[in-house]
Amino acid sequence: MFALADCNNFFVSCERVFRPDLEGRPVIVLSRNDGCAIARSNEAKALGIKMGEPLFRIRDLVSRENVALFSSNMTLYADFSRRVRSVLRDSAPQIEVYSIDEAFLDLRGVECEDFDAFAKELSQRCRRLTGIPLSVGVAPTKTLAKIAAELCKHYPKLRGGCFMHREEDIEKVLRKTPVEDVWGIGRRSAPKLKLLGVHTAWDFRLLNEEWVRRHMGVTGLRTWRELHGIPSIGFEHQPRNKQSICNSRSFSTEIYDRKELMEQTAKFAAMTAEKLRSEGTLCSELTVFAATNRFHGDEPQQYGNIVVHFAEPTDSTLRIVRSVREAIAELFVAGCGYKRAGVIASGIVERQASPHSMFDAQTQAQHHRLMSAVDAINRKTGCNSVVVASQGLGQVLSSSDHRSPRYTTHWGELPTAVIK
DNA sequence: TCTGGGGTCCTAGGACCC
DNA sequence: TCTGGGGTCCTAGGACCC
Repeated sequence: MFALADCNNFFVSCERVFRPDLEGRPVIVLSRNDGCAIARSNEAKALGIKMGEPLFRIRDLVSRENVALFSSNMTLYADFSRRVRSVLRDSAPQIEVYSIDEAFLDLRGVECEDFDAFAKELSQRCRRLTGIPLSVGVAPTKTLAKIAAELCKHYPKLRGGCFMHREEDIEKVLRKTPVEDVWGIGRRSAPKLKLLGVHTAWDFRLLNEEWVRRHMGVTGLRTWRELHGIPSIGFEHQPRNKQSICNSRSFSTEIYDRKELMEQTAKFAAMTAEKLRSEGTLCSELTVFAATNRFHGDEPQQYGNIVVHFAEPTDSTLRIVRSVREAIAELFVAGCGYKRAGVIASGIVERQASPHSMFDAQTQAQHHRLMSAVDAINRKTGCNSVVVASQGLGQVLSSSDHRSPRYTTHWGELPTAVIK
C-alpha cells in the first residue's frame, strides 16, 4: 500500500495557525505582486473563487464577502512544510516529498491491521502537532491514494483518513471521479476524452489498453494501469538532484531602464548561485530571459533569451552575475517595458564529482572561499547582508501589501555590505 | 490600473554516425 | 521498376504537476 498525505488548503492553513479568528471566514493567499489567488479556504472556494483567478477581477466579491487576503509568505510555508514532514517521517519508514504540501508514504512491508485507523490517526496527529489539517489516502497505487486523499476533503466524516482497497469501493469512487481530477490527466487530454464519452475515472479505466498507449503515450498508460491497481509510478526514496534551478519574477511595474533591468536580473543570478551552493551543485549552462507584458497586446512585445555555456561548471555568484549582465546587455531593447525576467541554471552536476580545471583552479578556489564566507555571514545575520554591488541595494521590484509576519523565522535584512 | 513561479518527463524530427 | 538498416544525440515543443 501507498499513502498520500496532502495538507488541506496549505497556504491558507499556515496563515490560520496564527490567526484562529479566520476560522470559518473566506481566506485567500495571493501570488507574488498580489496578482492571483493561489490558495483558497473552503469558504473562498464556495464563493466560486478559482485557482489562479486575478485579484482585480474579484475585487467586488472580496469586499462584499469580507474575504481575508494574504500576500504569499513562502518563508512561513516552507517552515510549516518542514514541521509536517517531520510528523510524517515518524509514521512511515519511507517518505517521498512530492511538493511543499504533499508527500507519499511507502507502506509496502508495513504490518498494519487497520490502514484506515492509521490514516485517521496520522491526520489527527499532524493537526495536533503542527496545526495543519491533513488528508491521508491509502490505496494500492499512488494514483488511487491521491483520489482517496481527495475524498477526505469532501467528506468530513472520514476524519482526515481514507483506506481505499476493495474492488467494489474503488469502482464506486472512480465512477464519481471526473476524469480531469485524475492525477496525470490534464487540461489538454480531458476535453479530448470527454468528446469520446469518457467523463469519469471509471470510463477511463474501461478504455482499451492499446488505445490509451497510442493516444496518450506511456504516461497515459501508466495512469491507466495505476487506476487498475497496478503500481506503475516509482517511489523515489532519495530526493534527486534538481536538473534545473529557475529564479524569475514578474515586476510590479514595467522596467524601461537598462541598468534597472540589470540590477533586477543580477538579483536572480545571485539567488540562483546561492541555491546551487546550498545544494552542493554547479551549473554548466544558464538561460537568461526578459519579456514585456504579454497582457498588453497593443504595446511593443519583446521576448529575448540567451543561453550561456560555462567551460567550467560554476556556482560562483561573481561568474553568474557577470554572465547574466552580459546577456541582458545583449537582449535589452530600448523603448520596451520589461515586465518579467528570469535566470535558469541547467546542466547541473554535483560539485564533488565535477573535474577541476587545470587552468583556473586557483581562481575557482578563491571564488569558492569568498562565496563560503559570504554564505556564512548571510546565514548568520539574515539573508542579503552581503551582496554583489551590481545587484543594487534595493529589493526585487514587487509589491505584497498583505503579507503576514514571519511568525516562525526571522526577517531578511537589506544589504549592509557589497562586493565590488 | 491590475494577470505567479517553480518544476518534470516524453516525443518527434533532424543531424549525424557506421 | 529499383535507392539499407541500424544507431545516437540534440532540440523544440507539448503535456503534465504543485
